[in-house]
Amino acid sequence: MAVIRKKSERRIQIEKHATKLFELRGFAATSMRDLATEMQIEAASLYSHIHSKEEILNSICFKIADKFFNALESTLTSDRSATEKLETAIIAHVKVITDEPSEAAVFFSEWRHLTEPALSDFLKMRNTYERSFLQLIDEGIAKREFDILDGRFTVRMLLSSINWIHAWYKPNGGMTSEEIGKKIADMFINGIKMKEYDVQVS
Amino acid sequence: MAVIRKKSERRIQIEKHATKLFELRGFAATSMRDLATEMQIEAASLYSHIHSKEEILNSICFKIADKFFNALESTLTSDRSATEKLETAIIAHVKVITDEPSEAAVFFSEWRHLTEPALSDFLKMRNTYERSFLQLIDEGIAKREFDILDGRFTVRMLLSSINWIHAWYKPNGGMTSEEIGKKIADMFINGIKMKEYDVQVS
DNA sequence: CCTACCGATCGGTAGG
DNA sequence: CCTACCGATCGGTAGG
Repeated sequence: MAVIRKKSERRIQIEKHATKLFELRGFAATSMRDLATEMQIEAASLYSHIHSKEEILNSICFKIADKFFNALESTLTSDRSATEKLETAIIAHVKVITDEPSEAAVFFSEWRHLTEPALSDFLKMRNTYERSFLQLIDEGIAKREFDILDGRFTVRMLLSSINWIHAWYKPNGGMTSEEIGKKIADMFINGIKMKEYDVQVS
Repeated sequence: MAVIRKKSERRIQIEKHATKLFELRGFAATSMRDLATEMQIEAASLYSHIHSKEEILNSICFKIADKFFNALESTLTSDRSATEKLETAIIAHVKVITDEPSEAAVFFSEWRHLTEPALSDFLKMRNTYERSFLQLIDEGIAKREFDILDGRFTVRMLLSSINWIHAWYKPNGGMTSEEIGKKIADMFINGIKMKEYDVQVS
């Protein structure tokens, strides 16, 4: 699915500037001339490094999708409790967003401008990813760590609250990525965990 | 701020179709010809009823902003506990979204295509609205109903998780608006409320 | 990486 | 509400 291809330095710069513009104005409202101006070259010159405007969006979206998968993978295989695994997964997910908030903004808001077959690939990946979180939560329900009935609903709430971080997160804003992840995980897990468990522990 | 002007039947239809297209493709990627085709008239004919493409976006965004304010207003003035007020406010907020998920989608995703002075007005309103929620949460902290330190962080998590409902909510999907609102409020308030309080009640 | 340029499409207007 | 049309801008190509 992911084509391995060495990216030139210039290509990386194009994606970096495009990420900022797509975040600011959106993919459709950003023209190749806007991007070229930002890079201080002519619009036609961009096409020495890329094939189309959409190819840039493609690269950005799948690059960050890979990051999410890599972040999640290491947390799923451990043999700790569902509560601990979920906490680790949340922290890892948050870190991907706070490390690159602009990329994350494009990923979450502009993916719908992908065209086939990239669009279907993207949706398939997103689905797989969300299902991993769902399995983590269902595991917690089965082990009686979490006191909830509807795992699907819960995972939607969780991911929604996390995935909007890019909109307000400011690096050097007083909270580290780790702190934000810990805080979200605490609040969220507190909201779903068994009360008897709660009382036993405290 | 809100100009009162009686809208013609045709104007209302234009906004309805525009809402659907803006939700589906985004404001920038929707052309007036797309909209005209959808309405089975010529693009030029639209301009008998509207002045510009952006005016449509304006109407949609401020119409739903009014709905949010009206929904919140009635809950703030009561003399119940902060917990109860917050629950009522969450349910009312969710209802605005589930009543018109397409409008909500445009409101949350396309507002950035507003231009001045509408953009500043919009951001001011959104800020005021979020501050009302913050005050509700701060009140709960002051009354020792909620066990959290950072109200600003908490309100962001709350609104993020709610405001993405439009992306997955299906009318006739098994859950009523009231049930969704109750569920979110439960999970969320459970996650922030005082533990001693929790134990006392149960 | 540039100059020069393409056909298509954009939001919008004139005039009926 | 339509026909006819505007200048501007779009993504992208040819050729160097």
